[in-house]
Amino acid sequence: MASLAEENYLKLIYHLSGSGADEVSTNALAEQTQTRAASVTDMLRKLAEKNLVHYKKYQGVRLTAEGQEVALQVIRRHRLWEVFMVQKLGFRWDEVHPIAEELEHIASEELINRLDAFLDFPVSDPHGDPIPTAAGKMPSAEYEKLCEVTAGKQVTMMGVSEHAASFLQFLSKAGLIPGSVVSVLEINDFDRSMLLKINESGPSFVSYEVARNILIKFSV
Amino acid sequence: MASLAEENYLKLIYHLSGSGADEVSTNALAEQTQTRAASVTDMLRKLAEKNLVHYKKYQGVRLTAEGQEVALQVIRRHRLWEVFMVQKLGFRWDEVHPIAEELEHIASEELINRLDAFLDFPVSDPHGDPIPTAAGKMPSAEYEKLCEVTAGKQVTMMGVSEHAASFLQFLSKAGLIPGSVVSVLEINDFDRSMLLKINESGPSFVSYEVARNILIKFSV
DNA sequence: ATAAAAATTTAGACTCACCTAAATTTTTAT
DNA sequence: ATAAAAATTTAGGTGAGTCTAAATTTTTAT
Ligand SMILES: [Mn+2]
Ligand SMILES: [Mn+2]
Ligand SMILES: [Mn+2]
Ligand SMILES: [Mn+2]
Repeated sequence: MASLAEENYLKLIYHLSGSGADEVSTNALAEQTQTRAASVTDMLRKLAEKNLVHYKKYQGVRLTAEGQEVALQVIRRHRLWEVFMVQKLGFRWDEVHPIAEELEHIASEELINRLDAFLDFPVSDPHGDPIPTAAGKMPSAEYEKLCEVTAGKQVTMMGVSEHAASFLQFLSKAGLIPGSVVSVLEINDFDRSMLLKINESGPSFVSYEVARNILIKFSV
Repeated sequence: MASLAEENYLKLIYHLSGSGADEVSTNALAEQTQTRAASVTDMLRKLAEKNLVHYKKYQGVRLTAEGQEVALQVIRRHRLWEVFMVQKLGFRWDEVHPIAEELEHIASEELINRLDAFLDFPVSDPHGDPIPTAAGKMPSAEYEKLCEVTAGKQVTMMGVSEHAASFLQFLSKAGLIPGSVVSVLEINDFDRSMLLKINESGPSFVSYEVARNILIKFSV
Protein backbone atom coordinates (compact mmCIF):
# COMPACT_ATOMS: atom_id res chain seq x y z
CA MET A 1 0.00 0.00 0.00
CA ALA A 2 2.62 2.53 1.09
CA SER A 3 5.48 2.91 -1.38
CA LEU A 4 9.12 2.57 -0.40
CA ALA A 5 9.54 6.35 -0.27
CA GLU A 6 6.36 6.75 1.78
CA GLU A 7 7.51 4.09 4.25
CA ASN A 8 10.81 5.90 4.69
CA TYR A 9 9.04 9.18 5.40
CA LEU A 10 6.68 7.61 7.92
CA LYS A 11 9.50 5.89 9.76
CA LEU A 12 11.49 9.12 9.82
CA ILE A 13 8.55 11.16 11.08
CA TYR A 14 8.14 8.62 13.86
CA HIS A 15 11.77 8.91 14.92
CA LEU A 16 12.02 12.70 14.59
CA SER A 17 8.81 13.29 16.49
CA GLY A 18 10.11 11.37 19.50
CA SER A 19 7.99 8.26 18.92
CA GLY A 20 5.07 10.23 17.53
CA ALA A 21 4.77 12.80 20.31
CA ASP A 22 5.65 16.15 18.67
CA GLU A 23 5.25 17.85 15.31
CA VAL A 24 8.07 17.42 12.80
CA SER A 25 9.22 20.28 10.58
CA THR A 26 9.64 20.19 6.83
CA ASN A 27 13.28 21.18 7.09
CA ALA A 28 14.08 18.48 9.62
CA LEU A 29 12.68 15.91 7.20
CA ALA A 30 14.53 17.44 4.25
CA GLU A 31 17.80 17.24 6.12
CA GLN A 32 17.42 13.59 7.06
CA THR A 33 16.06 12.38 3.72
CA GLN A 34 18.80 14.20 1.84
CA THR A 35 16.19 15.95 -0.24
CA ARG A 36 14.93 19.51 -0.61
CA ALA A 37 12.21 21.08 1.51
CA ALA A 38 10.04 21.46 -1.60
CA SER A 39 10.17 17.71 -2.18
CA VAL A 40 9.19 17.09 1.41
CA THR A 41 6.18 19.36 1.07
CA ASP A 42 5.06 17.37 -1.98
CA MET A 43 5.33 14.12 -0.04
CA LEU A 44 3.56 15.47 3.03
CA ARG A 45 0.61 16.50 0.87
CA LYS A 46 0.46 12.99 -0.53
CA LEU A 47 0.73 11.32 2.89
CA ALA A 48 -2.02 13.60 4.23
CA GLU A 49 -4.17 12.68 1.22
CA LYS A 50 -3.74 9.03 2.21
CA ASN A 51 -4.56 9.76 5.84
CA LEU A 52 -1.17 8.69 7.05
CA VAL A 53 -0.26 12.07 8.57
CA HIS A 54 -1.94 15.15 10.02
CA TYR A 55 -0.62 18.06 8.06
CA LYS A 56 -1.48 21.76 8.02
CA LYS A 57 0.54 24.09 5.87
CA TYR A 58 3.41 25.73 7.75
CA GLN A 59 2.41 23.86 10.92
CA GLY A 60 4.55 20.72 10.71
CA VAL A 61 3.38 17.16 10.53
CA ARG A 62 2.31 14.33 12.88
CA LEU A 63 1.52 10.68 12.21
CA THR A 64 -2.08 9.51 12.24
CA ALA A 65 -2.84 6.24 14.03
CA GLU A 66 -2.70 4.59 10.63
CA GLY A 67 0.60 6.24 9.78
CA GLN A 68 2.09 5.19 13.07
CA GLU A 69 1.03 1.61 12.44
CA VAL A 70 2.91 1.60 9.14
CA ALA A 71 5.94 3.24 10.74
CA LEU A 72 6.07 0.64 13.49
CA GLN A 73 5.80 -2.19 10.98
CA VAL A 74 8.77 -0.81 9.07
CA ILE A 75 10.77 -0.39 12.28
CA ARG A 76 9.87 -3.94 13.32
CA ARG A 77 11.11 -5.32 10.02
CA HIS A 78 14.28 -3.25 10.15
CA ARG A 79 15.21 -4.40 13.63
CA LEU A 80 14.35 -8.07 13.11
CA TRP A 81 16.54 -8.17 10.00
CA GLU A 82 19.36 -6.57 12.01
CA VAL A 83 19.03 -9.31 14.61
CA PHE A 84 19.08 -11.93 11.86
CA MET A 85 22.19 -10.53 10.25
CA VAL A 86 24.11 -10.28 13.51
CA GLN A 87 22.96 -13.45 15.24
CA LYS A 88 22.63 -15.82 12.29
CA LEU A 89 24.93 -14.45 9.60
CA GLY A 90 27.73 -13.20 11.83
CA PHE A 91 27.69 -9.55 10.77
CA ARG A 92 29.05 -6.97 13.18
CA TRP A 93 26.59 -4.47 14.70
CA ASP A 94 28.18 -1.61 12.81
CA GLU A 95 27.58 -3.25 9.41
CA VAL A 96 23.89 -4.08 9.37
CA HIS A 97 22.06 -0.79 9.26
CA PRO A 98 22.39 0.04 5.54
CA ILE A 99 21.28 -3.45 4.50
CA ALA A 100 18.34 -3.35 6.93
CA GLU A 101 17.32 -0.07 5.25
CA GLU A 102 16.58 -2.16 2.16
CA LEU A 103 15.22 -5.29 3.79
CA GLU A 104 12.73 -3.28 5.87
CA HIS A 105 10.64 -2.70 2.74
CA ILE A 106 9.92 -6.37 2.03
CA ALA A 107 6.29 -6.33 2.98
CA SER A 108 5.28 -9.97 3.58
CA GLU A 109 3.82 -10.26 7.08
CA GLU A 110 4.15 -14.03 6.93
CA LEU A 111 7.85 -13.65 6.24
CA ILE A 112 8.46 -11.27 9.11
CA ASN A 113 6.46 -13.26 11.62
CA ARG A 114 8.28 -16.46 10.70
CA LEU A 115 11.58 -14.62 10.93
CA ASP A 116 10.54 -13.37 14.39
CA ALA A 117 9.87 -16.95 15.50
CA PHE A 118 13.11 -18.21 13.92
CA LEU A 119 15.01 -15.61 15.97
CA ASP A 120 13.12 -16.64 19.14
CA PHE A 121 11.06 -13.46 19.43
CA PRO A 122 13.85 -11.04 20.29
CA VAL A 123 12.78 -7.94 22.23
CA SER A 124 15.61 -5.70 21.10
CA ASP A 125 17.93 -5.34 18.14
CA PRO A 126 21.75 -5.46 18.16
CA HIS A 127 21.88 -1.77 19.16
CA GLY A 128 19.54 -2.27 22.10
CA ASP A 129 16.56 -0.69 20.33
CA PRO A 130 13.22 -2.32 21.19
CA ILE A 131 11.42 -4.33 18.49
CA PRO A 132 7.76 -3.48 17.93
CA THR A 133 5.47 -6.48 18.37
CA ALA A 134 3.49 -8.16 15.60
CA ALA A 135 0.46 -6.39 17.07
CA GLY A 136 2.12 -3.03 16.49
CA LYS A 137 3.12 -2.04 20.03
CA MET A 138 6.51 -0.49 20.68
CA PRO A 139 7.88 -1.96 23.92
CA SER A 140 8.94 0.93 26.12
CA ALA A 141 12.59 0.73 26.97
CA GLU A 142 13.45 3.64 29.23
CA TYR A 143 17.12 3.70 29.95
CA GLU A 144 19.42 6.29 31.53
CA LYS A 145 22.40 7.80 29.77
CA LEU A 146 25.81 6.73 30.96
CA CYS A 147 26.83 10.40 31.25
CA GLU A 148 24.29 10.82 34.05
CA VAL A 149 25.67 8.07 36.25
CA THR A 150 27.63 9.18 39.33
CA ALA A 151 31.07 7.88 40.28
CA GLY A 152 31.15 4.58 42.14
CA LYS A 153 27.97 3.17 40.55
CA GLN A 154 27.77 -0.06 38.57
CA VAL A 155 25.47 -0.27 35.54
CA THR A 156 24.69 -2.54 32.60
CA MET A 157 25.05 -1.28 29.05
CA MET A 158 21.68 -1.61 27.27
CA GLY A 159 22.12 0.15 23.94
CA VAL A 160 23.12 3.27 22.03
CA SER A 161 21.36 6.44 20.92
CA GLU A 162 23.84 7.09 18.11
CA HIS A 163 24.17 4.54 15.30
CA ALA A 164 27.10 5.80 13.22
CA ALA A 165 29.34 2.90 12.20
CA SER A 166 32.45 4.69 13.49
CA PHE A 167 30.88 5.16 16.92
CA LEU A 168 29.81 1.50 17.08
CA GLN A 169 33.27 0.32 16.04
CA PHE A 170 34.82 2.46 18.76
CA LEU A 171 32.51 0.90 21.36
CA SER A 172 33.26 -2.65 20.21
CA LYS A 173 36.95 -1.98 20.55
CA ALA A 174 36.39 -0.73 24.10
CA GLY A 175 34.28 -3.80 24.90
CA LEU A 176 31.22 -1.61 25.35
CA ILE A 177 28.38 -3.64 23.88
CA PRO A 178 24.85 -4.32 25.14
CA GLY A 179 25.15 -6.55 28.21
CA SER A 180 28.53 -5.23 29.30
CA VAL A 181 28.80 -4.47 33.01
CA VAL A 182 30.29 -1.04 33.58
CA SER A 183 31.55 0.61 36.77
CA VAL A 184 32.12 4.34 36.82
CA LEU A 185 35.46 4.77 38.59
CA GLU A 186 35.98 8.52 38.19
CA ILE A 187 34.34 11.50 36.51
CA ASN A 188 36.49 14.39 35.38
CA ASP A 189 34.71 17.60 36.42
CA PHE A 190 36.43 19.66 33.77
CA ASP A 191 35.22 17.88 30.61
CA ARG A 192 32.84 15.32 32.16
CA SER A 193 34.91 12.46 30.70
CA MET A 194 34.68 9.17 32.57
CA LEU A 195 37.04 6.48 33.68
CA LEU A 196 35.27 3.13 33.42
CA LYS A 197 35.84 -0.47 34.38
CA ILE A 198 34.25 -2.64 31.69
CA ASN A 199 33.64 -6.35 32.39
CA GLU A 200 36.70 -7.10 34.50
CA SER A 201 39.06 -5.45 32.01
CA GLY A 202 41.49 -2.67 32.86
CA PRO A 203 40.10 0.90 33.06
CA SER A 204 39.10 2.88 29.92
CA PHE A 205 38.37 6.55 29.36
CA VAL A 206 35.31 7.74 27.50
CA SER A 207 34.49 11.33 26.60
CA TYR A 208 31.22 12.99 27.60
CA GLU A 209 30.18 12.85 23.95
CA VAL A 210 30.52 9.07 24.02
CA ALA A 211 28.90 8.63 27.44
CA ARG A 212 25.95 10.75 26.31
CA ASN A 213 25.13 8.20 23.60
CA ILE A 214 25.34 5.07 25.73
CA LEU A 215 22.13 3.78 27.30
CA ILE A 216 22.36 1.92 30.59
CA LYS A 217 20.32 0.54 33.43
CA PHE A 218 21.43 0.33 37.03
CA SER A 219 22.51 -3.16 38.04
CA VAL A 220 20.13 -4.66 40.60
CA MET B 1 23.79 -0.13 -10.75
CA ALA B 2 20.84 -1.87 -12.41
CA SER B 3 17.44 -0.74 -11.16
CA LEU B 4 14.81 -3.13 -9.89
CA ALA B 5 12.93 -2.98 -13.21
CA GLU B 6 16.14 -3.52 -15.17
CA GLU B 7 17.07 -6.52 -13.03
CA ASN B 8 13.67 -8.05 -13.67
CA TYR B 9 14.03 -7.61 -17.43
CA LEU B 10 17.54 -9.10 -17.47
CA LYS B 11 16.46 -12.12 -15.43
CA LEU B 12 13.45 -12.63 -17.69
CA ILE B 13 15.51 -12.34 -20.86
CA TYR B 14 17.83 -14.98 -19.44
CA HIS B 15 14.97 -17.38 -18.76
CA LEU B 16 13.08 -16.77 -22.01
CA SER B 17 16.21 -17.12 -24.13
CA GLY B 18 16.89 -20.60 -22.74
CA SER B 19 19.80 -19.55 -20.49
CA GLY B 20 20.99 -16.89 -22.88
CA ALA B 21 21.08 -18.98 -26.05
CA ASP B 22 18.42 -17.46 -28.34
CA GLU B 23 16.94 -14.06 -29.14
CA VAL B 24 13.89 -12.98 -27.16
CA SER B 25 11.01 -11.11 -28.76
CA THR B 26 9.46 -7.89 -27.53
CA ASN B 27 6.04 -9.51 -27.28
CA ALA B 28 7.32 -12.44 -25.22
CA LEU B 29 8.77 -9.96 -22.73
CA ALA B 30 5.59 -7.88 -22.70
CA GLU B 31 3.51 -10.94 -21.92
CA GLN B 32 5.67 -12.05 -19.01
CA THR B 33 6.21 -8.61 -17.49
CA GLN B 34 2.50 -7.81 -17.69
CA THR B 35 3.31 -4.65 -19.59
CA ARG B 36 2.79 -3.41 -23.16
CA ALA B 37 5.14 -4.01 -26.04
CA ALA B 38 5.78 -0.28 -26.29
CA SER B 39 7.06 -0.22 -22.71
CA VAL B 40 9.33 -3.16 -23.44
CA THR B 41 10.83 -1.35 -26.43
CA ASP B 42 11.62 1.63 -24.21
CA MET B 43 13.35 -0.58 -21.69
CA LEU B 44 15.31 -2.51 -24.32
CA ARG B 45 16.69 0.76 -25.67
CA LYS B 46 17.82 1.68 -22.17
CA LEU B 47 19.41 -1.72 -21.49
CA ALA B 48 21.23 -1.56 -24.83
CA GLU B 49 22.47 1.94 -23.94
CA LYS B 50 23.95 0.45 -20.75
CA ASN B 51 25.53 -2.43 -22.67
CA LEU B 52 23.46 -5.03 -20.86
CA VAL B 53 21.78 -6.39 -24.00
CA HIS B 54 22.42 -6.67 -27.72
CA TYR B 55 19.45 -5.08 -29.40
CA LYS B 56 18.64 -4.25 -33.01
CA LYS B 57 15.24 -2.84 -33.83
CA TYR B 58 12.75 -5.52 -34.87
CA GLN B 59 15.41 -8.21 -34.35
CA GLY B 60 14.83 -9.26 -30.75
CA VAL B 61 17.25 -9.04 -27.88
CA ARG B 62 20.09 -11.07 -26.31
CA LEU B 63 22.05 -10.57 -23.09
CA THR B 64 25.61 -9.28 -23.27
CA ALA B 65 28.19 -10.96 -21.03
CA GLU B 66 27.63 -8.13 -18.58
CA GLY B 67 23.85 -8.50 -18.74
CA GLN B 68 24.12 -12.22 -18.15
CA GLU B 69 26.28 -11.61 -15.11
CA VAL B 70 23.61 -9.38 -13.60
CA ALA B 71 20.86 -11.88 -14.48
CA LEU B 72 22.75 -14.71 -12.80
CA GLN B 73 23.31 -12.64 -9.67
CA VAL B 74 19.59 -11.96 -9.43
CA ILE B 75 18.76 -15.63 -9.97
CA ARG B 76 21.34 -16.60 -7.35
CA ARG B 77 19.76 -14.27 -4.81
CA HIS B 78 16.25 -15.45 -5.66
CA ARG B 79 17.10 -19.12 -5.20
CA LEU B 80 19.15 -18.68 -2.03
CA TRP B 81 16.30 -16.76 -0.41
CA GLU B 82 13.92 -19.55 -1.43
CA VAL B 83 16.17 -22.08 0.29
CA PHE B 84 16.30 -19.88 3.38
CA MET B 85 12.54 -19.53 3.57
CA VAL B 86 11.89 -23.26 3.15
CA GLN B 87 14.74 -24.68 5.20
CA LYS B 88 15.00 -22.14 7.99
CA LEU B 89 11.60 -20.48 8.20
CA GLY B 90 9.46 -23.50 7.43
CA PHE B 91 7.65 -22.14 4.39
CA ARG B 92 6.23 -24.61 1.89
CA TRP B 93 7.84 -24.71 -1.57
CA ASP B 94 4.68 -23.36 -3.16
CA GLU B 95 4.72 -20.19 -1.01
CA VAL B 96 8.16 -18.73 -1.48
CA HIS B 97 8.36 -17.53 -5.06
CA PRO B 98 6.49 -14.20 -4.73
CA ILE B 99 8.52 -13.20 -1.67
CA ALA B 100 11.78 -14.18 -3.36
CA GLU B 101 10.75 -11.89 -6.24
CA GLU B 102 11.21 -9.01 -3.81
CA LEU B 103 14.19 -10.29 -1.84
CA GLU B 104 16.18 -10.95 -5.03
CA HIS B 105 16.69 -7.19 -5.44
CA ILE B 106 18.55 -6.65 -2.18
CA ALA B 107 21.94 -6.02 -3.68
CA SER B 108 24.47 -6.54 -0.86
CA GLU B 109 27.00 -9.15 -1.99
CA GLU B 110 28.22 -9.56 1.59
CA LEU B 111 24.67 -10.41 2.64
CA ILE B 112 24.13 -12.99 -0.05
CA ASN B 113 27.49 -14.67 0.44
CA ARG B 114 26.94 -14.94 4.18
CA LEU B 115 23.46 -16.28 3.56
CA ASP B 116 24.97 -18.86 1.19
CA ALA B 117 27.37 -19.98 3.92
CA PHE B 118 24.61 -20.00 6.55
CA LEU B 119 22.63 -22.35 4.30
CA ASP B 120 25.70 -24.58 3.77
CA PHE B 121 26.24 -23.65 0.15
CA PRO B 122 23.16 -25.32 -1.34
CA VAL B 123 23.47 -26.30 -5.00
CA SER B 124 19.77 -26.19 -5.80
CA ASP B 125 16.66 -24.39 -4.60
CA PRO B 126 13.48 -26.00 -3.21
CA HIS B 127 12.21 -26.56 -6.75
CA GLY B 128 15.38 -28.32 -7.84
CA ASP B 129 16.68 -25.35 -9.82
CA PRO B 130 20.46 -24.95 -9.70
CA ILE B 131 21.89 -21.97 -7.79
CA PRO B 132 24.48 -19.88 -9.64
CA THR B 133 27.80 -19.67 -7.81
CA ALA B 134 29.24 -16.53 -6.22
CA ALA B 135 31.58 -16.44 -9.22
CA GLY B 136 28.59 -16.22 -11.57
CA LYS B 137 28.53 -19.72 -13.04
CA MET B 138 25.21 -21.53 -13.48
CA PRO B 139 25.74 -25.21 -12.50
CA SER B 140 24.39 -27.36 -15.32
CA ALA B 141 21.67 -29.64 -14.11
CA GLU B 142 20.55 -31.78 -16.98
CA TYR B 143 17.65 -33.91 -15.97
CA GLU B 144 15.16 -36.04 -17.90
CA LYS B 145 11.45 -35.51 -17.85
CA LEU B 146 9.38 -38.08 -16.01
CA CYS B 147 7.13 -38.43 -19.09
CA GLU B 148 10.06 -39.90 -21.00
CA VAL B 149 10.73 -42.74 -18.56
CA THR B 150 9.66 -46.23 -19.65
CA ALA B 151 7.60 -48.61 -17.54
CA GLY B 152 9.51 -50.62 -14.96
CA LYS B 153 12.24 -48.04 -14.38
CA GLN B 154 13.06 -46.42 -11.02
CA VAL B 155 14.07 -42.78 -10.88
CA THR B 156 14.66 -39.99 -8.37
CA MET B 157 12.64 -36.79 -8.53
CA MET B 158 15.03 -33.83 -8.94
CA GLY B 159 12.83 -30.80 -9.58
CA VAL B 160 10.08 -29.18 -11.61
CA SER B 161 9.89 -27.18 -14.81
CA GLU B 162 6.58 -25.55 -13.86
CA HIS B 163 6.40 -23.36 -10.75
CA ALA B 164 2.70 -22.53 -10.38
CA ALA B 165 1.65 -22.81 -6.73
CA SER B 166 -1.30 -25.05 -7.63
CA PHE B 167 0.99 -27.50 -9.43
CA LEU B 168 3.43 -27.56 -6.53
CA GLN B 169 0.63 -28.13 -4.03
CA PHE B 170 -0.64 -31.03 -6.11
CA LEU B 171 2.81 -32.60 -6.13
CA SER B 172 3.24 -32.21 -2.36
CA LYS B 173 -0.05 -33.95 -1.80
CA ALA B 174 1.10 -36.84 -4.00
CA GLY B 175 4.42 -36.99 -2.10
CA LEU B 176 6.28 -35.97 -5.25
CA ILE B 177 9.03 -33.66 -4.01
CA PRO B 178 12.72 -33.44 -4.89
CA GLY B 179 14.41 -36.55 -3.51
CA SER B 180 11.38 -38.79 -3.83
CA VAL B 181 12.10 -42.20 -5.32
CA VAL B 182 9.64 -43.01 -8.07
CA SER B 183 8.99 -46.29 -9.91
CA VAL B 184 6.98 -46.22 -13.11
CA LEU B 185 4.58 -49.15 -12.81
CA GLU B 186 2.47 -48.65 -15.94
CA ILE B 187 2.08 -46.21 -18.79
CA ASN B 188 -1.30 -45.81 -20.43
CA ASP B 189 -0.73 -45.73 -24.22
CA PHE B 190 -3.92 -43.83 -24.84
CA ASP B 191 -3.23 -40.61 -22.88
CA ARG B 192 0.34 -41.28 -21.72
CA SER B 193 -0.75 -41.05 -18.08
CA MET B 194 1.42 -42.95 -15.62
CA LEU B 195 0.88 -45.19 -12.64
CA LEU B 196 3.67 -44.54 -10.13
CA LYS B 197 4.96 -45.95 -6.89
CA ILE B 198 6.29 -43.06 -4.81
CA ASN B 199 8.53 -43.79 -1.80
CA GLU B 200 6.96 -47.03 -0.65
CA SER B 201 3.42 -45.56 -0.73
CA GLY B 202 0.53 -47.06 -2.63
CA PRO B 203 0.34 -46.36 -6.39
CA SER B 204 -0.68 -42.92 -7.76
CA PHE B 205 -1.74 -41.76 -11.20
CA VAL B 206 -0.26 -38.70 -12.88
CA SER B 207 -1.33 -37.21 -16.19
CA TYR B 208 1.11 -36.66 -19.06
CA GLU B 209 0.82 -32.92 -18.39
CA VAL B 210 2.08 -33.46 -14.86
CA ALA B 211 4.81 -35.96 -15.85
CA ARG B 212 6.07 -33.54 -18.50
CA ASN B 213 6.88 -30.97 -15.79
CA ILE B 214 8.70 -33.29 -13.40
CA LEU B 215 12.48 -33.53 -13.70
CA ILE B 216 14.16 -36.80 -12.72
CA LYS B 217 17.41 -38.68 -12.84
CA PHE B 218 17.75 -42.44 -13.13
CA SER B 219 18.58 -44.12 -9.84
CA VAL B 220 22.08 -45.66 -9.90
C1' DA C 1 4.47 -10.94 -55.68
C1' DT C 2 1.28 -8.82 -53.18
C1' DA C 3 -1.93 -8.03 -49.63
C1' DA C 4 -3.34 -8.94 -45.07
C1' DA C 5 -1.90 -9.95 -40.47
C1' DA C 6 1.22 -9.76 -36.80
C1' DA C 7 4.97 -7.74 -34.46
C1' DT C 8 7.34 -3.82 -33.25
C1' DT C 9 8.48 0.94 -32.81
C1' DT C 10 7.35 5.94 -32.45
C1' DA C 11 4.68 9.80 -30.61
C1' DG C 12 2.69 11.84 -27.03
C1' DA C 13 1.00 11.36 -22.17
C1' DC C 14 0.82 10.05 -17.30
C1' DT C 15 2.43 9.21 -12.25
C1' DC C 16 6.02 9.15 -8.81
C1' DA C 17 9.58 11.23 -6.51
C1' DC C 18 12.56 14.34 -6.99
C1' DC C 19 14.69 19.24 -8.54
C1' DT C 20 15.45 24.83 -8.82
C1' DA C 21 13.73 29.33 -8.50
C1' DA C 22 10.38 32.36 -6.89
C1' DA C 23 6.67 33.52 -3.78
C1' DT C 24 4.66 33.42 0.71
C1' DT C 25 4.27 32.78 5.64
C1' DT C 26 6.23 32.57 10.14
C1' DT C 27 9.76 33.65 13.39
C1' DT C 28 13.28 36.53 15.29
C1' DA C 29 15.65 40.70 16.25
C1' DT C 30 15.79 45.48 16.69
C1' DA D 1 5.98 47.39 15.51
C1' DT D 2 8.61 46.61 11.86
C1' DA D 3 12.20 44.81 9.12
C1' DA D 4 15.24 41.12 8.27
C1' DA D 5 15.91 36.25 8.39
C1' DA D 6 14.34 31.69 8.27
C1' DA D 7 11.10 28.29 7.07
C1' DT D 8 7.86 26.67 4.00
C1' DT D 9 5.06 26.40 -0.03
C1' DT D 10 4.05 27.12 -5.02
C1' DA D 11 5.27 27.00 -9.86
C1' DG D 12 7.25 24.84 -13.35
C1' DG D 13 10.55 20.96 -14.69
C1' DT D 14 13.04 16.28 -15.00
C1' DG D 15 13.88 11.13 -15.52
C1' DA D 16 12.18 6.42 -14.75
C1' DG D 17 8.84 3.44 -16.09
C1' DT D 18 4.65 2.90 -17.62
C1' DC D 19 0.40 3.76 -20.90
C1' DT D 20 -2.66 4.37 -25.59
C1' DA D 21 -2.95 5.30 -30.33
C1' DA D 22 -0.80 5.63 -34.60
C1' DA D 23 2.93 4.50 -37.76
C1' DT D 24 6.22 1.28 -39.50
C1' DT D 25 8.48 -3.09 -40.39
C1' DT D 26 8.40 -7.99 -40.77
C1' DT D 27 6.05 -12.24 -41.46
C1' DT D 28 2.55 -15.07 -43.43
C1' DA D 29 -0.83 -16.40 -46.70
C1' DT D 30 -2.72 -16.29 -51.12
MN1 LIG E 1 19.47 0.24 11.93
MN1 LIG F 1 19.28 -1.00 15.08
MN1 LIG G 1 11.04 -18.79 -7.58
MN1 LIG H 1 12.72 -21.74 -7.30
